[in-house]
Amino acid sequence: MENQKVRVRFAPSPTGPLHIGGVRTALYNYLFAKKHGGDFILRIEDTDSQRFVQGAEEYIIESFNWLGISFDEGVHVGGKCAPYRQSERKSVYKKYVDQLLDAGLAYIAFDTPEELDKKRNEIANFQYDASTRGQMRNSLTLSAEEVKSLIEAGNQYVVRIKIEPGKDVVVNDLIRGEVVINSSILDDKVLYKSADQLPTYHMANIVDDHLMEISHVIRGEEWLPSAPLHVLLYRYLGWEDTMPKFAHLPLLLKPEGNGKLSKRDGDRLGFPVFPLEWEDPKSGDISSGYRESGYLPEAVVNFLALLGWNPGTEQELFSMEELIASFSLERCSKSGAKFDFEKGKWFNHKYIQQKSNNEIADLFQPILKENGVEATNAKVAQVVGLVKERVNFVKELWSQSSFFFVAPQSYDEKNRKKTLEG
RNA sequence: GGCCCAUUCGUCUAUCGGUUAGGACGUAAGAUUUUCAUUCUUGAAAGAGGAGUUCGAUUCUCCUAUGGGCUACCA
Repeated sequence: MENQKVRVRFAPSPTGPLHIGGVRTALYNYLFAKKHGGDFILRIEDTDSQRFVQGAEEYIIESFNWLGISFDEGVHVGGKCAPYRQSERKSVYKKYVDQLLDAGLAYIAFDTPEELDKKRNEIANFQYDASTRGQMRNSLTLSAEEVKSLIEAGNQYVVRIKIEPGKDVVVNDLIRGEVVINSSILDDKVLYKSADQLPTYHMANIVDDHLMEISHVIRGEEWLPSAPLHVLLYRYLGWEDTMPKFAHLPLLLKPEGNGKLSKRDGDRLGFPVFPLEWEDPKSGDISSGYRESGYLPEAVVNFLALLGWNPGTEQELFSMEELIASFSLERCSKSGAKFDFEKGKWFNHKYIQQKSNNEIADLFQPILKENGVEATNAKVAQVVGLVKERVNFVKELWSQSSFFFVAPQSYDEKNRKKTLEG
């Protein structure tokens, strides 16, 4: 285990544009993998057919291309563990679900969503677990014949994990240390749904991480509560000796007020929460992206890297190579970071100064065209060199330099006088 | 409600029992600049509260408070 090759994955769900918090999680995974000469894998977790959004997967791939984060294996590049889309791996999960069923570590439940809702209304804090499963319609309370006939009659069912109560489950987290949870507070989570013949997140995640030989699971803190369930699944499946190490990253919080940064915050507060602009295929709503807002990918990466991690030195400007060299999980912080985009602007300003005039000129050309200006790159680069230190964003170059390209329509009388006298 | 995680300037953070608690963003003042911006200098700005442990706690333990997360046939 200690000498095992580092293999990490980013496993988004294609339910919409990639959230900036997800970008940071992916970045940390990437940095960790490259630091240790390991592999970085892109796996698409599309086990919820209800929430699937067209175009989301392409968006995710394009986002990482723009950011300069590359994958060694994944849906778009293939690899030895293909396929990397969970919906295409249906057949592999069923086998392990059956294994748990056969071992008596999971059971079949027929309770409909309506029946469960009713229970939840009747009983405060209802939880499907050791204390309640005896009152439900499942393979533990029904006879084998009844179960068989219910299935043959076409009744939909789910497979639930059978949690043994009263046991302490230990999760060793690389960032938080040892987290102990008593199994009595865990519920018998659904692992598999007969309706779409797909596992739920928990099952698919554990099976794939095992099959793809993932060595470290680096993910957001929102997964910490389900980590004990995951440890139990590795144990039930007999894979505990090769279980990946866990690291739960602190969350990105709203810059003001309460709560974690959400998709809605961006446009409300005037900064993007997505790497690229996104048009919702259903509503047609457009959410702004960092790329379209004029951020340089290097600035976004640098800014994000420092939100939850620090090098322990006073260096703040990092190239991707420098980040890879300095990154470590030990220096990740434990508490959530408010997303302060003011600092993001500063990073962007720094990177604009750092880039050559020619590079900035390339980015400026489309804006010039929008304003009806045709100019050679050499001339644009010359102008950029004159005014770039004044701007935070490439688009601001226009207001700073338009007079180089278009004669002013008006002028300030006072300034004219001053100039003539001076 | 239950469970889990966290808590240093407004924000991101450094500090691995003994420091004038450091840096950066933002902010204030000044210098430079015809103006603005840049740049430079300087300043203001923090250990949630309470008990312990210790010669000594920001640092270790506990309690409280606050913030966050989870609590779905979503991930």
